[in-house]
Amino acid sequence: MAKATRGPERREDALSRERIVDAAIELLDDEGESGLTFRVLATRLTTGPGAIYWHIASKSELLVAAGDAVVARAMGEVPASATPREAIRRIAVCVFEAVDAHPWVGAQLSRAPWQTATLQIFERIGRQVQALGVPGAAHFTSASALVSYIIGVSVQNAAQGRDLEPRADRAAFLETMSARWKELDAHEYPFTRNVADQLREHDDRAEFLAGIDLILTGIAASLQGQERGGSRRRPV
Amino acid sequence: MAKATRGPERREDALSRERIVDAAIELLDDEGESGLTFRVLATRLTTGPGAIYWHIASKSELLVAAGDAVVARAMGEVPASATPREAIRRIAVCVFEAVDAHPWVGAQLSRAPWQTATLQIFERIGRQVQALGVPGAAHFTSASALVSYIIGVSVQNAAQGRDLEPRADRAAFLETMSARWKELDAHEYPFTRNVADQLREHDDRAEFLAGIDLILTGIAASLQGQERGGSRRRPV
DNA sequence: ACCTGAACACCGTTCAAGT
DNA sequence: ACCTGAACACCGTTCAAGT
Repeated sequence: MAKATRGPERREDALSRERIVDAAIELLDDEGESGLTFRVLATRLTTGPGAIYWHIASKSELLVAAGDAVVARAMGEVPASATPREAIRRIAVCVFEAVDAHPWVGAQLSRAPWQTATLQIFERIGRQVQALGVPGAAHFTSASALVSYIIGVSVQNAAQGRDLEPRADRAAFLETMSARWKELDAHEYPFTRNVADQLREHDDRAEFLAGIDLILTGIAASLQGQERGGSRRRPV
Repeated sequence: MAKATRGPERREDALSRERIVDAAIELLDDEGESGLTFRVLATRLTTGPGAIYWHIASKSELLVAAGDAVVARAMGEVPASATPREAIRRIAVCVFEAVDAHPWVGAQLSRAPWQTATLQIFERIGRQVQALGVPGAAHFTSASALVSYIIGVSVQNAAQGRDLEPRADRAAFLETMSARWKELDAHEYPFTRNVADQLREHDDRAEFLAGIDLILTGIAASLQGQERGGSRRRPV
C-alpha cells in the first residue's frame, strides 16, 4: 500500500526525533532503564551513536521525551465517565497501569516533576476537582494532593515490581516478604508484624484506589464543612 | 581526650562500613547523586577504589545503606505528641524535611520500596493509625496510603528543588513556572492556567500537610461510617 | 584479614570528516 | 543539513599482588 505523506518526501529510514523516541521506548520496555544506551540505540537504528545527537541534546532529554510520550498515550485512553469521582478514579488507574507497564516511566516522573507528563495528569485531575465543586481557592491544593498521591504510589508500585523476574510470581514475592515481616523484632516492629498477613493478601491496585477514595472522602468532608450551616462538620 | 572504645583496638583511620557510609552521605550532600563515585569516595578516605569493595558489595548497596541511615536519624528526631493525628503530622514532616535536606534520599526511597527505610516509616505511622482507632482489617490500607503519600510527595518535592542552584530563589522559580503556566494553550490547559496564581503563592510544606489532613479526614469519616449509631468517639 | 592500584569493560558525549 | 565513527574523559567493578 502506498501511503500518502504530506510535507517534503523523506527517506523511510531517515532518523527523526520521533523515530528515536519510539525506539528508545521499545528499548526501555525490553531491557529496562539500564538497557538504554546510545550505542545499542544507535545499532537498533542502524547508525552510529553520534547521529542521535543531531536530533536530541542528551540522554536525559531523551528520557523526558520518552516518558512524556507514554503518559500522553495513557491519558488518551481514559474512558469517559459520568461523575467526577469516577473520572478521577479512572485517570488514576490509567496512570497506575501505564507506569506499571513501563516501570522506567516512574523514575522519570519523580525525577522531573512539573514536566509535561505531570502537567497532563494535573490538568486532567484538576478539571474533575473543579467539577466536584471544590471552591476555587482550594483547587490547587486538592488537585495537587491527588496528583502527588497518584504519581507517588504508581512510582513506588512500579519500583517494587521492577526487580522481579519477568513472571516471578508476585504472590511468591509477597509471601516471602510477609514471612520476613513476621520475623521482625517484636519490640521494634510490632505494627508491621501484625499486618504481615494483610500484606500477603493485599492487592496493590485495590490499595491504590482505596487511598484515592480516602482523599476524595476527605475532600467531600471539607466541602461539607465549608458549606454554610449551623452545625460545624468534622474538622478538616 | 582519650576515648574509651570497647572491643578490639582499631586504627583510628581504618576503613569500616560505617565510615564509608558516613563519607558517602557527606559526599552525596556536597555534590549530589552524580558526585558519588568510588574514586572520589576512595580519595576522601585516602585509599583506593578497590578497598571499598571489601566492606560493601556494590554502589547500589552503598546507596541503600546511606538512605537507611538518614531515615533512621530522621525518625529519631520525631518529637513526642499527644494525639495520634498530631503524631502522624510530625512523622510526616520529619520525613519531608529529611528528604528535602538530602534530595538523593528521595531517589533511594522510590527506587527501593519495602527497604528498611520505608519500613521504619511504615511502622511509625502504623502505630498511630492503630491509636487512631482504625479497625484491624483496615490497618494495612490506611497506613499504606499515608506512607505512600508521605514518601511520594517528599520525593517529588526534593526532585523539584534538586536542580535549582543552591540558593536560587525558590520564589523566582515559582514565578517563572507560574508565568509559563499562564502561557499554556487555553484549550488544552484551562485548569492549569487558572491555578497558575495559586502555584506562585503556594507553600510546599503546607500543601503537603493539607494532603495529609485530607487523608486523615477520609480515615475519620470512614471510621464514623463504620460505627453504627451514636458517634461516641471524638473525631480524629 | 585487609588494602592497593592497575586493568577491564563499559559509559555519555564530542567532533573532524564525510555525503 | 545530516550522518559517521573514532576518540575523550570518564564510570563501576575485578583481581593479582602486596602487607
